[in-house]
Amino acid sequence: MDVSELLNDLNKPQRDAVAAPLGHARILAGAGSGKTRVLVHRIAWLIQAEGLSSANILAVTFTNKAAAEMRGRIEEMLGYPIGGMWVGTFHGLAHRLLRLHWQDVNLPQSFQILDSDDQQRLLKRLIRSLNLDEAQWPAKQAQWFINAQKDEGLRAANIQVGNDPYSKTMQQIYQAYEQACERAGVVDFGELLLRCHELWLKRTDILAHYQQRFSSILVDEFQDTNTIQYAWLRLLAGEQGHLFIVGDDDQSIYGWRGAKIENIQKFHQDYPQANTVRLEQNYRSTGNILAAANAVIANNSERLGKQLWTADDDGDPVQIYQAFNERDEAQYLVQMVQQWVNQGGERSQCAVLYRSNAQSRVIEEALMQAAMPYRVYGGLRFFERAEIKDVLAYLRLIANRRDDAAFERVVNTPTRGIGAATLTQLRQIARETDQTLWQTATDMVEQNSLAARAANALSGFLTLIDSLTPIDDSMALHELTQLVIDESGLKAFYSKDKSEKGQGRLENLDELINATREFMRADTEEDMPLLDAFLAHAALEAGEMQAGAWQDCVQLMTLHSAKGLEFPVVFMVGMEEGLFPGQKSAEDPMRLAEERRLCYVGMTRARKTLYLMHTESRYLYGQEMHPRPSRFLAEVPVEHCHEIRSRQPAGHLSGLTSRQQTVSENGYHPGQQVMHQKFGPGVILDTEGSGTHARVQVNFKQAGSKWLVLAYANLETL
DNA sequence: GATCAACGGCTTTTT
DNA sequence: GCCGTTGATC
Repeated sequence: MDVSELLNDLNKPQRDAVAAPLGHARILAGAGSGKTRVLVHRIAWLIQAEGLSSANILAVTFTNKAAAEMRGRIEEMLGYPIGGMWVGTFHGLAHRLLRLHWQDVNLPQSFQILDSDDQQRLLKRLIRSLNLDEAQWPAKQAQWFINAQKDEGLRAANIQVGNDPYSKTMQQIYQAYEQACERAGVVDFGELLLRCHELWLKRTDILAHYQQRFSSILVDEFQDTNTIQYAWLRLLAGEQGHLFIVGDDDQSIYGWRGAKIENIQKFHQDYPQANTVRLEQNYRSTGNILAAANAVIANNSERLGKQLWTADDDGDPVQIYQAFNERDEAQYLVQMVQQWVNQGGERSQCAVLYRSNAQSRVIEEALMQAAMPYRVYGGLRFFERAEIKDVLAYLRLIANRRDDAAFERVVNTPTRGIGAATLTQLRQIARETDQTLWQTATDMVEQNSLAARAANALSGFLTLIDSLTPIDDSMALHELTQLVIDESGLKAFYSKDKSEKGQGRLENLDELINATREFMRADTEEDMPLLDAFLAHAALEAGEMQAGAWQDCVQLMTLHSAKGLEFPVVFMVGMEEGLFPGQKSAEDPMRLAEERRLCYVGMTRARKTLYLMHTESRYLYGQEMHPRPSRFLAEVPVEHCHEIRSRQPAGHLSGLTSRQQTVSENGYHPGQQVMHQKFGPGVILDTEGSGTHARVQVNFKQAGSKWLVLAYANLETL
């Protein structure tokens, strides 16, 4: 094969990166500069030009989605499956290593993974059992503390507390948490990496084995690595391995969860011989959008420095829209999407990006009002739903009786007469004897140390779990799941709830059975019990599992979740001081810089048209604010933008007018003649509610009777 | 054990 | 202003 083909359709810097000599390399890849392409080509290059075996390569990403995409594109390029290559997330790869070496890291073979919610529940119980005031020591804060320590590679014993009562207590909680996890044989996300790192430090023979095997390590989104992840990489690379890291310091937006933007500079110090290649040609956005984004990010100091450019046309100027209030903002956005659609565009090519999830509501209302399909990204994922986690907890307990978190979750779910008093006693004895809840419960039942009723209930639960546990692997996973759902009483429990919510839960349970039926163990997990593999999958890939047909929908998401995506039309809403950047971020230069990078990420998502929107008035947390336009707007050079102010059609959109309407009981009464722009003349039949939710029922001559939300209807009185 | 009122919190998210 | 959690009550 002629390897030069691999370089044919690449630009000069891309070629330099792909064909870099074997050794360390640092690729600074601007937004839309073909980053994934370079990674994929580099891997092909390593195999075809450098003669590496795919088994010598390890590629790390942050999300499962990115890992799956990379694997797919490599296989497509090479034309054959790359079984021996390790491609995965940091957590996925660490998990794989721990499964292989469970004995060396002191874990039960069936160890389970605690997700964020499990972790928080466990901490809550521990804080209670330590007799600490829950109001003063919220589980959430302890969780944050512990995860931050683990991200730094620190165990409870390694923390310098000094005389500070805060860290002292936190350390105490951390310590109790470590013990609880140990006893239950569970690990949290941070633990996967930490434990793996410790394994390598302790067992140099094991480390040497992997160092020898993975001579080439490629890392995506390197600017998002935290301390332990970088340490993990350096350890694995050792003296001989080659690190090929790709990142963009301007797109580092996860500092608040431990990502160390400075790792990208540190890399340069740690590996001074590494080549640095800058990918600055952008293949995504028009000239105006790029110039605007460049100008904004230029206000950050301490950048490694990149100047994106495009061979593309200038395109339209960036549209800056000043609205009266958030409803006007939403309405204008809807109009612009409509315009795009009328010109032959698709709704799914339009994305609405906001700083915080709470902002989606007003937009959703406006979209609904216009009967425009949309999809909101983010929110609860499938495997994180309560009813799903209930079933998973049963399965976890079946797989591993030591799993206290799972025990706690389902021992009385659905209620089976095991009361708070029994549980308190159970927990206390378990703590005193340093045993698992399961073991303690078994002992208590055997020793008859409980009142008859409680003993019956508890023993019923223990028998239930035992009876659900398959004796051999003749039972399919979905049959087991079905059995658990039926026999546990969860099905009956949720069936009682006739509300829409309850019905949805039942459907989710069916969906879970489907998921188990379709679940395929990865080749690498062949020697792992199917149930364990499935549970790990559920924890590590909580999954979007977005049901629903793939309609042509407007895409709504936070700026954070837009990273890595691109859309022809992008609306960035709520560009106001106090919101974006947020109040707290504005006061701290480091955080402000991160907000600015977030702005840069948002702007560079747009291919053709970018709308930056802000309002003069906005309801936030039940209060009306009059925010200043975001400083980021002022950083967009005038020559690249076009400002639009909301015209004031019939005065119905301004905050002032809608308040007047509210005060005067909306000003409508049955029998009144009104005129609607689309539906024509009609007569008011009824009115309902007040304020922004006020609605009127109108009988239109042509369109018949309709309920309309006053705030949107734009009715004229006749 | 279920139901309801009072209370507090409130960027951003993956694994 | 909304939502989830908690505590009191029947």
